[in-house]
Amino acid sequence: MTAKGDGVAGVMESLAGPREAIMDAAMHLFGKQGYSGTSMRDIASAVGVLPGSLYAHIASKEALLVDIVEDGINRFLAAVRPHVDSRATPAEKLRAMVIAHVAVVADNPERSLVVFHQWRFLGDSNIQAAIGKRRDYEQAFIGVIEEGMKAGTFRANLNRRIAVLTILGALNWTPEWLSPEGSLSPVDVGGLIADTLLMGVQG
Amino acid sequence: MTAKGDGVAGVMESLAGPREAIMDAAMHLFGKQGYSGTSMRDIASAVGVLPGSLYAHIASKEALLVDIVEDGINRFLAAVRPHVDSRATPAEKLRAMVIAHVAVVADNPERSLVVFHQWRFLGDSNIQAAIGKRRDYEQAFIGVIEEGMKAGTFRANLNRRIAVLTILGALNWTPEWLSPEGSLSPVDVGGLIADTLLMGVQG
DNA sequence: CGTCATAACAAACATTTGTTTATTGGCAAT
DNA sequence: ATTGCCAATAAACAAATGTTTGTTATGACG
Repeated sequence: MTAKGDGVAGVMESLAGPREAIMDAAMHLFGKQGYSGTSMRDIASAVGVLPGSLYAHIASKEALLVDIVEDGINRFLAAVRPHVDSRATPAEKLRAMVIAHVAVVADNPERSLVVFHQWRFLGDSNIQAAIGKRRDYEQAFIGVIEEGMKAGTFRANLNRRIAVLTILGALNWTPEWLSPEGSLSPVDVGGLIADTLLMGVQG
Repeated sequence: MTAKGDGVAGVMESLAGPREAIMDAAMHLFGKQGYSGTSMRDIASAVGVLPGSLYAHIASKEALLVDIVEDGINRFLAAVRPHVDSRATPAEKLRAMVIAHVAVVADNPERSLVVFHQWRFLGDSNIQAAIGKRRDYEQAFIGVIEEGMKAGTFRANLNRRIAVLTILGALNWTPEWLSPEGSLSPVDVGGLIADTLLMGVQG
């Protein structure tokens, strides 16, 4: 049917190209049903095309997952990095990082679900790369925590490792409930989460 | 081979019966590879039996998931409930609930992974039941939070919903990193997480 | 000792899986 | 108008999927 004209047949995703439409469909389906719970036929019918046609644009199912996960991790790293390097106080830094993280999740919760849960299905070398970037992300938070402890603004009896895992746990769980249509803006939500994590539930 | 004597052929899980050995194998595999990423042949070979033999003990693959998820949720509810009804202060209650939750996770992180992530693959009616119990669990935490706010020991400007989602997020993420062989005991880990959530990162 | 139930095996089933092939059709450039 | 190219179709592939079948062997019980 249509060749390279303007878009893709069935659904008209209003995305740049057919490759982007496929990636977008795969992202949503991987997020909802998981990687192995999603068939190439699922993706094809979401795009509005026959299964075999996908292979004019992508190499394999796993290549699709690789692209989604790598791009997703990079978004989190890119959103947080500027605040790590800023000249703000540790508390301000942490607050900004939390808000930035929530903003990335809110931009597309399903992509975040893929990033956080489907990386297990990557091949050996890609899985190692993903784990490495993940560690970089954790390290950014650990650095700010240590900075705050040295500066004396964070509790001295804080367990760095547990604190970071608690923070990242709260953040990594947000795609499970955060909805772009919620009454609170992503920035508001991020701010409230930051409040809870910085000051705790008690005063 | 063996009929009903004492155990299961290949692996000798030292579990009560063959049905328990199957459930245990399925739990670990569902946790590691996901429900749809795990085949009945995977489960069979983990138990040390041929695929068809499983159906002498279970009705279907989904029945396996139903049992694991329901039993898992019940463990969390049972662990937390006594502390909700106790006569302690809200802060003490919350701390005890966090520790209890972590203890359940530590007892078997893979089961928790199944409970938190694989319930999506349940059939319509079972999914509804699981969501209901999940809501009960959230409600237990919301209740304690409100109690603490009324008593004045928790911050007055706390956003209940966000606070609970932050707490449960931190808790629900623990199976991702908590290891039974870690240097800290589950109670210690739970206590430190409770510290972080109650007092925050700052004093 | 023979009988019965239980659960294992071996083999097959119909579908679904990811992917490949040969062919067709439409757009842009010549 | 014709050529060339890209991407779509239709159809098929081998492998893997959940499950069912018929049969056999084991241990407990009369």
